[in-house]
Order: sequence, then structure tokens, then C-alpha cells
Amino acid sequence: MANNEESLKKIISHAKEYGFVFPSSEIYDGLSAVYDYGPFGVELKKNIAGHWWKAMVQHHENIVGLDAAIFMHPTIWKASGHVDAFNDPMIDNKDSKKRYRADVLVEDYLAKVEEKIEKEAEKAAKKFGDAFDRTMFLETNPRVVEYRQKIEEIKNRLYKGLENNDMAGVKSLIEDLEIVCPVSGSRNWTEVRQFNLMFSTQIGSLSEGANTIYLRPETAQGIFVNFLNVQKSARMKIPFGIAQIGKAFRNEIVARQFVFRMREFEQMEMQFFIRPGTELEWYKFWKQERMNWHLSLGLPATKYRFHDHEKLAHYANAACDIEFEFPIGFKELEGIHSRTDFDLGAHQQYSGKKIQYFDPELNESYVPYVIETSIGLDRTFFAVFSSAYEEEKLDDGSERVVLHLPAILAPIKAAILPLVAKDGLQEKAREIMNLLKFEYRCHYEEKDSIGRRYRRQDAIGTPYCITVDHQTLENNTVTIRDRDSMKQERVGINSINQIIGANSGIINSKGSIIKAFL
RNA sequence: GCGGAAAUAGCUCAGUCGGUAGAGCAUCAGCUUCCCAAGCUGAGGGUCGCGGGUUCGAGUCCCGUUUUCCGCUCCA
Repeated sequence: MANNEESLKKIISHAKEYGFVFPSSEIYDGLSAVYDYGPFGVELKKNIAGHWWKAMVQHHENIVGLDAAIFMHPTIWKASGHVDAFNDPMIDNKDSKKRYRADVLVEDYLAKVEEKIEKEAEKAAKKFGDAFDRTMFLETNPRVVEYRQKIEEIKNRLYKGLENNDMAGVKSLIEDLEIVCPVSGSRNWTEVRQFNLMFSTQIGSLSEGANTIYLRPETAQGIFVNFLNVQKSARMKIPFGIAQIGKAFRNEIVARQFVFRMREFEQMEMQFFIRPGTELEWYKFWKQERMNWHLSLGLPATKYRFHDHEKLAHYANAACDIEFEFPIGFKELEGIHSRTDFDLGAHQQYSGKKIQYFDPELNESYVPYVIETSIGLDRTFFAVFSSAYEEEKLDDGSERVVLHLPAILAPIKAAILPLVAKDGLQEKAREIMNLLKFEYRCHYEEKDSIGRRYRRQDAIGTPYCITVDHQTLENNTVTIRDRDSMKQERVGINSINQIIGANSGIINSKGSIIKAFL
């Protein structure tokens, strides 16, 4: 564990020092759990997203893309269950460290008062026997009336507080009632906090009456509400999928561990629509298909594992995670869920619009079932970056820091380096740079010794260094250096393009081509 | 959110008893022209996270706060 802590720190430092990831708003002390991607980070991230998009949309004829807006109609979040499930006021007891729903604490208190009324009523019933009129008693007995007034008062304050988002009011209610923690028995409470997972903002001018809308907490709903648009416009037949890459926002209580859990993050999701009854078959298919994609990146297979969910979410009838061994341990990287017809069904109900598919083979209409694959782009970045990082001890006793990034994902595909900055080598190197730069992101560098320049490229994961030397001027050949083996080969200038192209396809770190997606 | 630890240059860190802000690496300019970092010369870069307090004087002591890491908690 100590080693992992160390390695996480080193990875964060490296990410910052070499322009991959910066803490957000750093000059203002930073913003908790928000990060910015630097010049090389953005390239790596875009390459990951592009690779995923290709694997999903380009390589599967029955998957199409979508880019839905972050703002969506508020009712969508009612239909999806996000509003109800994540709107609770919470309070912690500082002594027992237990967390409670503030409204439940108050309701428990009310239940006790009700009990007292009940006891009074029982007592009176015994006393008066057959002559006891319960309704009359409840309305006239001074002690009971007092209790009932108190209940009304408390309820009023509670509901007013909840409705107006007045958490301080709810807190003072708990204080006034002298509610104690059932565990510690103390009244040492924290403030009441609304644990709403969703960020909200207002849309429309205030004069028109502002409406609260939410920043989407997942991209999936944008796909569901566009189901018919996509299916009809692209003439899709079930089974088919809709893929989307986009930002989502969650107001996490604890958002930590570098880019693993951020408040603003990017998801790559694909919802696959199928015939009801076929979901377990497709679930199995996508489980394997997605794992194949991960393995095609060439990171060690031992770093991946499935984690099947035993406790299923309200919408799912089968679910698993693909977990990756981050420096912080095995954690969720991607989720694969069989969501049944929960989402489309809910939107059909809430919108009042029929969301069904007419299946010509069955000659009937139905609400399709859904298999979801949802992967965190930032997490994939973290997975690739952290497992690529190596402090390598070399045979000559020296050390280098190298990122063994899959060539297809590397921010810079090749560095063009004149061996020395004279004798016309620079001009020749520029020529080669101009040949390559329209096809690949390349880097030209003439400063410092050649060895130092190689190391700099190693540190940002550039798979190839192309060195122009005096021989280049004579016979148009260059040396091409492989990042991982540090071996060099002399090749003709006109074959460079092909070499980079072939190897910046889908290869693993050892250089062998993975066939799964070719 | 609770508890613990930390915060000094881009990175890693030193800074003694409270007395003028330091190093290595990195960066930049030049020299060198060499196929795997650490050759030479020079330069830039810091309100010591931020705000108070104690003191003649605070990077150093005290309080608060922010951020980060760890544990707990939470997590569709």
C-alpha cells in the first residue's frame, strides 16, 4: 500500500510536470476534485475517445452516434429516478460519526409524540370503558390537544424547511426538539446538508419565472429520450446501439483520488436496444466485447477483472463492472448493465408519448430492452497513464522515466531530431517534419544532446524518434528509435510514414498487432 | 462530512534556538556537435497555500481557513 501511495504521488507529479493534468484553478488554491488536461493530456484523452468511438461506431454497423445536450428537461430526472433517490437532507452526529436523514430524525420524534397520544387514549379508554369516545377524546383532552398542536407545528417547520431548501431551519428544528443521536445519545450535530447528487442552475430570465434545471448526472438519458429520433432518422433495426461521449456532473460527497472521481467527468456510453427476452444473451456478448476492447489497448491483461453485481440497482436485472488495477487498487473502470425497459418505459409514462419499436419479424410493437456499456473516459486515461508509467533501470546503471503508452494513444507519434544543429541537418529534419505532420502529431526538436532529447520524448510516451544524421544527407535514410526497446534501425525516408502508420494502429506494448478490431 | 498527515521555485526536497530564501533536477540564452539524462558559462523563476495573532522580528510558535493525500463514511 505504501508503494501504491508513493507511485500515485509520482504519477500525479509526472502528469503535472509534463503537461498532462493540472489541478483546476490552481492559482486560486484549486477547486476540489476538478482537473484540467494539459497539452499532452488532451491529446491522450482525445485519442482514447477516438479509439473508443471507432471501435463502437465505425466497427459495428448497427451502432450510431449521438451528441445530446447537457441541459435537459427537468422531468427527465424524475423519470430516471435521479430526483427522488438523491434529494435527502443529511446530518451527522459528531460523536458517534453516524449519518442520518434529518427528516427521518424529526419523523421519528413525531412518532414518539404519537405514541404518547396513543398511551393517553388507552389510559382513558380503560378508565371510561364503553363510554369512551375516541374522536371526542382526541379533540378535547387538553394534553392530547397540546401534543397534536405540537405535531402540526413541527410538521409545518419541517416541510417548510425542506421545500425552501432551508437546511439551517431543519437543523434548528432538530436542536429545538433536543433530538439526540440514538447511538451516542449526544446532540453534537453537524449542519444539515442537502445531498443532491445533481448540480442545478436556472434557465430562462427571472421575469419569465426561472426554472430549475440540472446538469446531467449521466449521459444515458440523452440517448433514451432520443431513441425514436435516432431509430427513425437512421432507419435502425433492433438490435442496434447508440453511442455517445460527453460530460456529466455529480456533486460527489467525497470526490478524490486524482482523476478517478471528479465532480465533472466524461463518459463514453453505448445503449444497445434489443428484443425483450434476449437481454441476458446480449449482456454476455457485450461483457466480452468490451473486455476485448480493453485488452486491445495492450495494457497487462492481469490488471483487468470482472466484478459481477449481486445487489442490483432499481433498473437492472444483470450488471457487472470491468475493474482495473489502478495505483489505488482494483476499481471500477466500466459498467455493463442490463437495464431492461426501465428507462424507455419510464419516459413513455412521464412524457405520455409512445416509445415503442415495431418489430417486423414478430409483427408486434414493444418497448425495447437495453444493455448499457458505460466507461469513464477520465478513468481510462488514468488507467492508461498509470500503467504506462515506469521508472526503468537501464543496463548501464542509469534510470529513465518512460511512458509505455500504446502507440495508437500516444500524444506525439514521432519526434524529428537532427543529430546536431548544423551542417544542414536542421533543414533536412524540417523537410521530414513537413512530410509527416499532416498525418501524425509530430514534434521537432534540436535543442540539447540527442540522448537528452530521447529521454524527454520517453517521458511523454512518444513511440518513435526519427534522427537525421550526416548519412541522411548522403542517402536519404534516417534512424528510427523505438521507445520501449531503445533500439534503432536505419530506414529510408520514404518508408517512415508507413512504419509509423502500421505501428500506430492497434498494437500492444510489445509491438504485436492485436487482431480483434482490425 | 468526521479523524490523521501535509503544503517552501515547474518537480523532489533542505531550511538549526524565531534573526537577509536554499539545493538538485527542470526551464531559458550561449558554448560544445556528440546516437541514449546528469560537459562548460550565464540567466530567469518564491508575498514560504491563504488570513489573523504573539513578537522588536515569523517559512519556523498559536488560531482559523483552503487544497491535497490516507482511513472512515457515502456511492445507480
